[in-house]
Amino acid sequence: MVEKEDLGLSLSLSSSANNWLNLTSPAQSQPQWNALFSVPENKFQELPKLRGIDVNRTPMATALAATESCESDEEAGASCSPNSTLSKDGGSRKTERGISDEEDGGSRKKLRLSKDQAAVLEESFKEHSTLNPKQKAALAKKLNLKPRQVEVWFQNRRARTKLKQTEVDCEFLKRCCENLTEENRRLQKEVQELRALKLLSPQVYMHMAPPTTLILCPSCERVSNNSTTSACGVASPSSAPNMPWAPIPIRPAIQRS
DNA sequence: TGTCACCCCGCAGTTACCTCA
DNA sequence: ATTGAGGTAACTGCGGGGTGA
Repeated sequence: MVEKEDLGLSLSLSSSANNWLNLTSPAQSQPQWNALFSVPENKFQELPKLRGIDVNRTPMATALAATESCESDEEAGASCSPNSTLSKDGGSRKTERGISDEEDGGSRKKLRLSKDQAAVLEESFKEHSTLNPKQKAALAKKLNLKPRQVEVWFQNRRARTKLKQTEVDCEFLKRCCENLTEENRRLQKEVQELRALKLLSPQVYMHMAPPTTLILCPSCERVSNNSTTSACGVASPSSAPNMPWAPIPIRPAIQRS
């Protein structure tokens, strides 16, 4: 199996909604699609034999291979994977989706993809997070898999990417919260100091500094007097490069000493 | 033009199986 | 040999978009 580090989960705090999952749109990367098939076709068709494992056949299935007649039709996507899933439409879909236990001999096959298959799938995922039917069929043929398997792999891969992104976001928000807590603590302390100062010498307000310009952080909606970082102290994932935040003039700060 | 049935697809949630410590 | 946890292939059900009647 492909190690976690190899999953290509290059997750960043990229802010663009379009790049939320750091995915490339098919249209943008179409020219590179053919690069996916740079591996000689016969290599992957022979991989299962070379490795002694055919991911499309359990030992039992292999033993029954002689009587199995649908394997060769699977490239079309549907013949060996009759869709038995009843949809909201109330009818049976004529797609490759879903192999019922009933039609699959009563046992759910759990077939591990080979390292090479996973690597090729990863490569293609980097190019396209989703596949059109043609791409799916081509990839399935290349990897000697069923189109449904390719489809499922991409679905699960998208889910893993999303989960990873959620974890990153969660970590960011956690740090943001910690920084805000610290900032709040600091400000509370400052308020106390100022109150004490006010009690001691009310006339100090006569000597106020000019207005300070603060920046409103759109992500945490807090103000900051530092224009390079958000108020929460963490580079915002959604607006760091361009910060068209409205500067907010606030009360003059007290001039100390 | 609006509506309906149908098809296809992606997603969230879940299950089942496999591997490994 | 057993077992529990983690990873992941596969399944299920739902909602949304596209299309033709």
